[in-house]
Amino acid sequence: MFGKLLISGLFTTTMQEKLREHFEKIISLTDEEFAFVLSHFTFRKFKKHQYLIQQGDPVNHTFFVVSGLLRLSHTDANDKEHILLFAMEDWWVSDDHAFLTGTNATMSLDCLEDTGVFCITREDNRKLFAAMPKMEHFFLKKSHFGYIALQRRLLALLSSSAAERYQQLLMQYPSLIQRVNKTLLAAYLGVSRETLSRLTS
Amino acid sequence: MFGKLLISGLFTTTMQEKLREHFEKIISLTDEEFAFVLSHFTFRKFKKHQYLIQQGDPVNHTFFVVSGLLRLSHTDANDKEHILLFAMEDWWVSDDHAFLTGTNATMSLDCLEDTGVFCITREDNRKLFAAMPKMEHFFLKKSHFGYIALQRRLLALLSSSAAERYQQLLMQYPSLIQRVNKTLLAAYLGVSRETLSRLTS
DNA sequence: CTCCTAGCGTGATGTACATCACGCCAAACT
DNA sequence: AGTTTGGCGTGATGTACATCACGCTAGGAG
Repeated sequence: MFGKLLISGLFTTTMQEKLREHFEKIISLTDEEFAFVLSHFTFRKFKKHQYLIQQGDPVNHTFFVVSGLLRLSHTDANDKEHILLFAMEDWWVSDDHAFLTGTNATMSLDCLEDTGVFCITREDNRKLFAAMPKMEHFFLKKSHFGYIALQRRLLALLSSSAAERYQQLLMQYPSLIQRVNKTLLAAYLGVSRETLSRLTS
Repeated sequence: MFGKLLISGLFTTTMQEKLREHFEKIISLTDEEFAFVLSHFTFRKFKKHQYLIQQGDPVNHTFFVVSGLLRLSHTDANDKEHILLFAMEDWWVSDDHAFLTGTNATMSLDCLEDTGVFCITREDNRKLFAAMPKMEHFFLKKSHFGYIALQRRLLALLSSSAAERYQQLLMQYPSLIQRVNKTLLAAYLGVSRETLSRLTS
């Protein structure tokens, strides 16, 4: 009993503080407001290899990553997997299109490491945004940054060779190279594993 | 004198109504609010081939397209041009990264047709958003849609052949094919003009 | 200890593109 | 009318990649 209290108490406190810090980078919240926000979320832990979203299924949640590493990917008709993004701490992620429109997922979201996320349902999300516009502001701001980052990536894909894109990735996310294997990096860069291997050796 | 009054009167009224309609698809505005919003913008007309943003220059405005067609593009180190997007009526466009951070443009924005835009400076934009959060909401919402669209394009670039991407483009923006020549379409699709020509013939 | 699998490198071959070069045509310019 | 220019198609050739096939190594599971 004591152990349970201690551990879960410590744990949620840390998680909550992290979440709040992330929010407060963009908006400010009173204690009451933060408690209200929190009441819309559930915290969940997922193990490496677990799926948060499966391609083809309905998408009822969007996720805020507290720790760990997720992969948002699409498997095409030829069974080739393409990685849209790696979602790390402080990322807000889902299959946005499916979540927004209520259609089925065209992407999968799964764990490359054990991962902790705050989850919110479409309905709670709607309620939260209606009650607290600044939370929607926070969310949209994040998405705006994502848009800018995505433009850069698109440009890289259009104008750079595989070797150049790899170099750019090294610069921008040096930590990624430690955390994910080269097969995944290749799927992100849009080249085959073999080609990436030849580039690096 | 009569002619001037008539023409310019008609013109701005039409433009303004268009602008307001676009806003009201996402937010609602009173007449007073709309007038206040308008006071932050200037309306400008540009001729085909004119530049609104030149790669390398500071970016002090963001633009709302009322009519016409713009191209947002990047010219790489090998003098090859890549098109990030064609901005049509109802699009909000700029070099977002440069506009947001105050750095110089890494992209150019120019007219493929005679074009009418509402312009807003960084400073007026800041003031407007501060005074009317729902305008920021409108803007960020637009950007969120843009983000979703961009994800789809990234996926197409990663997983589809040039021929497939051309077909998808035909589906999604049939009107574009009438309005822009094949050299530009090729630059958008990320293939050479010759390859695109072979695909279509 | 042995087997099995995941991760990685590497050779041989195939292919979807880019590049270069050219010619045709229609519209615009003088 | 003659010349120029922009848009487009097309052949020949080059190349950056994908694909297939294989072998090596290290860590985990029986």
